[in-house]
Amino acid sequence: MPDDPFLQKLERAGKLSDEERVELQVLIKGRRTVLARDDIAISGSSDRVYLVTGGFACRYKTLQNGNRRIVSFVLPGDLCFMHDTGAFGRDLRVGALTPCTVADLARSRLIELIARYPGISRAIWWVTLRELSRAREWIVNDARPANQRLAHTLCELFVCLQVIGLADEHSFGLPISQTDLGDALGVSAVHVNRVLQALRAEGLITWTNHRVTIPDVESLKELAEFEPSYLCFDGYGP
Amino acid sequence: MPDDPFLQKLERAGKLSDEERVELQVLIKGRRTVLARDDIAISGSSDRVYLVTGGFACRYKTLQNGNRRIVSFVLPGDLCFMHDTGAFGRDLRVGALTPCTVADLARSRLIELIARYPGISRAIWWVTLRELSRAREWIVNDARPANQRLAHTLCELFVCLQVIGLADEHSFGLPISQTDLGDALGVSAVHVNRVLQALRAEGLITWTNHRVTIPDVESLKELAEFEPSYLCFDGYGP
DNA sequence: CGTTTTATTGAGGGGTATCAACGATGGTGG
DNA sequence: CCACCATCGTTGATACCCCTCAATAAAACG
Repeated sequence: MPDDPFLQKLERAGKLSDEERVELQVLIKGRRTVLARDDIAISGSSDRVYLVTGGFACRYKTLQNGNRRIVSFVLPGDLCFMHDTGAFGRDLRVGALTPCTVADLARSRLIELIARYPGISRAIWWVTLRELSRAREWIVNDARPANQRLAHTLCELFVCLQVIGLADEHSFGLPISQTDLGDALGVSAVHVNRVLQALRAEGLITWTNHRVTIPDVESLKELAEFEPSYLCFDGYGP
Repeated sequence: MPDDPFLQKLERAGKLSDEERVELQVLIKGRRTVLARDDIAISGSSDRVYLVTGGFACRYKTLQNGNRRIVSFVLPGDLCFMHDTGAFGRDLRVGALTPCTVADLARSRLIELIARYPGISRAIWWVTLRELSRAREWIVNDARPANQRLAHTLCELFVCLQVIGLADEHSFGLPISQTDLGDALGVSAVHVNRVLQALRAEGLITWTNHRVTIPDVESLKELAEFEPSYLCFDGYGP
């Protein structure tokens, strides 16, 4: 069964042929482990692409004052450093928020596959455009007050985890700290804590044992102005 | 002379063949005018891609409380709605901040060109990845206080305009309002005004007649923590 | 069981928002 | 050419959101 979250996610862009699926499966054979707080990239090797197969990671940048800003989460099935040849994103790093399992791919091989297989090409385009769409939505989200912002981020995580089978109808595991959440929201950890309590007090969420429960998803979406179309789960045209 | 800002910009990704250049030039023949404050997209037509050839525009989203958040500027030579087939970015719009001239392309034709010409394919990839890199940098920027944020945005505009010949050694025309700037920074117009005055008081910038002058570019970059590598002007690998 | 990380709470301050008003500017039409 | 009107820039006062610092409790970890 090709229930790998990676292939599962890629096929949202459109069906892959059996041949394409096999090529990709061969590509992502090896696995290694990354400790929480460590960076996923092997320093100095720019010819590698990383596929996170388990755990939570993030793309982030550290500012001069020491603050860290997370610009996106990296969930199982997500690729990292896919495009970072040469000049791109030199100072944007990818770090593990929890222990992660990672498969390292040779970028050159992936590029070959993209050139040869239209299905893979389309899938990689789709992944990239989704990242772009998500990044822009995060910019929009930064214009909202912290409670909406937090609600929005939880909605996004919920939907994205559901798609790869890591969330059930009303809850999902979220094994990251409030500090991490704060860095993703652009809000201090203390304030995350307070906003979180407010959401709990209103009965919108529960947060225990690293598990978030959303009793009424619609209510939370409404508070967050959450419109999932930007996540492009409906597939990708020509 | 191929001094068109569009081709000029695309060739940052790598040389285009004469044939590719001609194909693109044919594609962007027609021009129309868009008034300031109007949207650039022709409503209802999702099969069009828009090339801004003159003026300042922006991608933006309007929140439920009426606030507008600008997620990126669109400068001469930039493409819009390149990828918005179907599900993508349904509620992200592109509006003219100043009167703009626009060329409308058929998306299907552009896709053909991408499939046929490797140079064009590489160029479009480069444009897309640059957008992604910029979007993420904007997220990072949102974590900075307003004065740094403003300085950073001015630095970005300065560099981007210089590349297309719309800025000289120390200044550039910026024909947008402080309200627009505020929506791009995620800051109120009043605060933009105050921060602007602070930057002027420190001698870091001048702002008169819709022209921004930066006496000492290095100082402003330093304040902003501006690292232009994310703009990917060094080209794009394989 | 000690040690580190994380969650929580309080107090105080700073950065920005909001509201309101006024002046400056520029385009438009009589 | 001037009067008008809309937009934009500027300023002040007030309030609120959120940050920082600090301390304690709770939990995770080896």
